[in-house]
Amino acid sequence: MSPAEEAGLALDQQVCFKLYAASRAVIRGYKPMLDALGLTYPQYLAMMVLWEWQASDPGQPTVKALGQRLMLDSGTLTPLLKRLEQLGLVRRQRAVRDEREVHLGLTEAGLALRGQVPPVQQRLHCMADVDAGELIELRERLDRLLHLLDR
Amino acid sequence: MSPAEEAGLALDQQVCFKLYAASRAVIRGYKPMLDALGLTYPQYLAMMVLWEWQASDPGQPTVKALGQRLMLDSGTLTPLLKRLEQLGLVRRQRAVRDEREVHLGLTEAGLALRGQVPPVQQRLHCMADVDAGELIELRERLDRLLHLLDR
DNA sequence: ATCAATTGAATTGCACACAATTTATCTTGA
DNA sequence: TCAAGATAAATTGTGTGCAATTCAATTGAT
Repeated sequence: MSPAEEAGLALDQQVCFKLYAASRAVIRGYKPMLDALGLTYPQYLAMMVLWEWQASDPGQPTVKALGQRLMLDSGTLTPLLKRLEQLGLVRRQRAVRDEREVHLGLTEAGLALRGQVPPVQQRLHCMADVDAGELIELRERLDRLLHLLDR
Repeated sequence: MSPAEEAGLALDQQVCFKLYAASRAVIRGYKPMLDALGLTYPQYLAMMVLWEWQASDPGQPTVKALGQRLMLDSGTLTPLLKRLEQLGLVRRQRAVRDEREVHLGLTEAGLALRGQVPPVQQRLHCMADVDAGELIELRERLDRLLHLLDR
């Protein structure tokens, strides 16, 4: 490595570490709200997708579809979804047409939980302090990075 | 929640999810290099701190100091450091002066491993494709977000 | 039609993260 | 000085992430 690189942490390392640290910090920030809902952050993300799906798409998503959305595989999702099922929020059922697939649906309680999610201002308190333009910029930069990394 | 927010995922949710997804994507990107080194990403971060410490600071960092640097607690670090010790890369020793502290040092192999880390271009291949200015911008935005979240 | 290849979930095993508790040690103040 | 509080690691328990494997169901090429 060049001496210039090795003087300290190189730029890529700094960005990667800060990404990792910021991701965990955000999840910590959501914790109080999520505790009130009785969900973990990944479980909350799964519920978000199911709430959205309910509203827009016809039919129910499969584990695979959810996995593509969240970029998580069945090794992570299967136990997570079983916990949501245990909580009485989600229904998992094998498709009749193709018995390899498992379709995901919301129970009454799962649907009702959506109403318990507080408005943005109370979700990640400090996010409200961040300028909206700044957030949009950050989102776009993350998008470009994600796009590059997915190859 | 307002209808405008609920039309889709609100901005904060998008940013938080993308942060979470990008962090995991970056770690995936590092995987081939880390497999060659025989390290996981968090283990690599710990080694980076120890390599840097060696070069700049006098004395050895404690588990606490490492934890503050990486924003990780002993519940995560103790088993991770024991694995690095098993690999023969790190030495853990109770301080004589204060027996509550555990000081961390590098073994010969631990020091030598630094030479095995490939240059930036081969670390996260696609990072080289990203404009340096873009990376600096991203780092600064993550810094500001981290600063806001740490309160 | 059939069998090899593919696919979707589930399972297994390992390594984080982190809250909560425990243990040992140190510090401090009456 | 010595008991109360603070501190540093370790431990315990739960829930991810993800690679690798397994298993059942489906598809496709001959």
